Amino acid sequence: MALETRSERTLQAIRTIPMFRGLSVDDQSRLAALATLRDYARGDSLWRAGDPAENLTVIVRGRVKLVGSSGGSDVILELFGPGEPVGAIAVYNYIPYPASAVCMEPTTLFVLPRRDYFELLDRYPEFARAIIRDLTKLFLSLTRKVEEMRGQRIEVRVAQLFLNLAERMGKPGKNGSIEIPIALSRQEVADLVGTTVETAIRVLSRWGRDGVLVTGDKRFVLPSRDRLVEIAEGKDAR
Amino acid sequence: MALETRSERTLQAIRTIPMFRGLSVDDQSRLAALATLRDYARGDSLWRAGDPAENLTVIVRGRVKLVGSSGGSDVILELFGPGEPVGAIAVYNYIPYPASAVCMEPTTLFVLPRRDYFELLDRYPEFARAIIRDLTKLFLSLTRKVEEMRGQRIEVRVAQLFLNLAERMGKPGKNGSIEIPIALSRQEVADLVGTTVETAIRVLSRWGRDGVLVTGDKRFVLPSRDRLVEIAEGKDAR
DNA sequence: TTCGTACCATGATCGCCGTCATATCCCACC
DNA sequence: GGTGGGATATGACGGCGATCATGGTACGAA
Repeated sequence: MALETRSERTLQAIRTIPMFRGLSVDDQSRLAALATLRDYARGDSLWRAGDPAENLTVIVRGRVKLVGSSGGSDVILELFGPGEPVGAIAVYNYIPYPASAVCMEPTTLFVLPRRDYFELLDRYPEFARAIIRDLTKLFLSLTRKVEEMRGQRIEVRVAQLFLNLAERMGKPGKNGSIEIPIALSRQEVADLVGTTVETAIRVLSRWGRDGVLVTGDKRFVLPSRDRLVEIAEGKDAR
Repeated sequence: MALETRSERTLQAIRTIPMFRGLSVDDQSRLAALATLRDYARGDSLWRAGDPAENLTVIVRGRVKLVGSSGGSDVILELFGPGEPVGAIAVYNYIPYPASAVCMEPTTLFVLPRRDYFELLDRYPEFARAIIRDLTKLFLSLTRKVEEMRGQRIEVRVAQLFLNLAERMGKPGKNGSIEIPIALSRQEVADLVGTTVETAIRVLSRWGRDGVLVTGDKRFVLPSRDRLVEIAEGKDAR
């Protein structure tokens, strides 16, 4: 494991990415020769809104947030994890990135130049399908986000956020609890639901005291999913 | 509620739709034989959230709103006009419609069964490109909507809404004013920015008195775009 | 150690806007 | 003419959450 040439490591990364599963072994090798891996640290910017989209980027390791900005303050549009393409729409249409992308953890990216990406699309129609499916998921999640943003007390929105996270990356913990292994600062929670740090802190502090959602080390623990569901549905008989 | 007509009228409709421009005359005729036109009245539902997506639908005449619902109240996700496909993502992936679609005016739709749609996609790669481009536009507008929803005083959001509308469908009026020829009730304005009727009414009433934005018969008149821009940027030194 | 910085926490204040109530206008319909 | 429903308009009231301020904790750098 210690000594690897660059493209061998790339090849291994390719095998871990679902959207490349359908490729022949030959094509996987060829792809490895064309693409590169890049490592980023927490807080690094992959790109900023307005930059030209010259590469297809897929996450091999780590997490990336897509950040839009509206007059000074930020909104997190979506979170991406390993195996997911980031900013594929912009590359596909060769338009400037509509939002910035920032690493939330040490991250490794698979990077493929635009022209090679299109060649791949031509050779593998099902590959194109996989891309479209990812875009669809993204689109649906944005749709839901708009619906949730609507009015709703912000405590409800935070509850929806964590239910969503629990579903996407939750693992069973002790005594029937759910572990959400992701490092999210209060600020990031605020940006995800569209509120301020202070308000996010107030909600999470109270939940911590009440045992609804406990903040751990680089993770959250959800003792009872049902309590959150109640809050999310507004049946909060305060 | 839906009247179907025969293929001559259909053929004429096809010629008016930009995404079919690239088709050969032959294929246009064949398409006309496969598709149908349907007429709807104001308030008719094209489909409801959860319905299966069995047809590609493109607007020939009229306007359609895409409505998501979050716990009782509605949010308008997007407005569509002539030449634009509605719900294309759902058809493409054959997933249930994520939101309802409702006519805002008397509307004529071009309707093509799913299987014929895919056949078309296979024959015309550039046609697929056109579809993707439309989806991208939609995606970008949703992105912006999420950013706008963020906090922002609602007067600012209404201003952004009408600037957006002015850009998309504004026509020059008298004395350098801009006309926005669309019939939007106060309720619909409220659903578009995510607020209540009363608040929307208060904003529009005040703007009417101040001459910022005047409500006319089935249209809005914007005497000075700059005044709106000032409000939208929060530089409202009231 | 002492800074500096980032993050978390909590209180006080205030204004926007959601909610409820009422009134007017207009148009369809009987 | 009367009636009823929908859209528009306006006022009163109260709460949620933004804003400002202050302080505590952890951690790395000088």
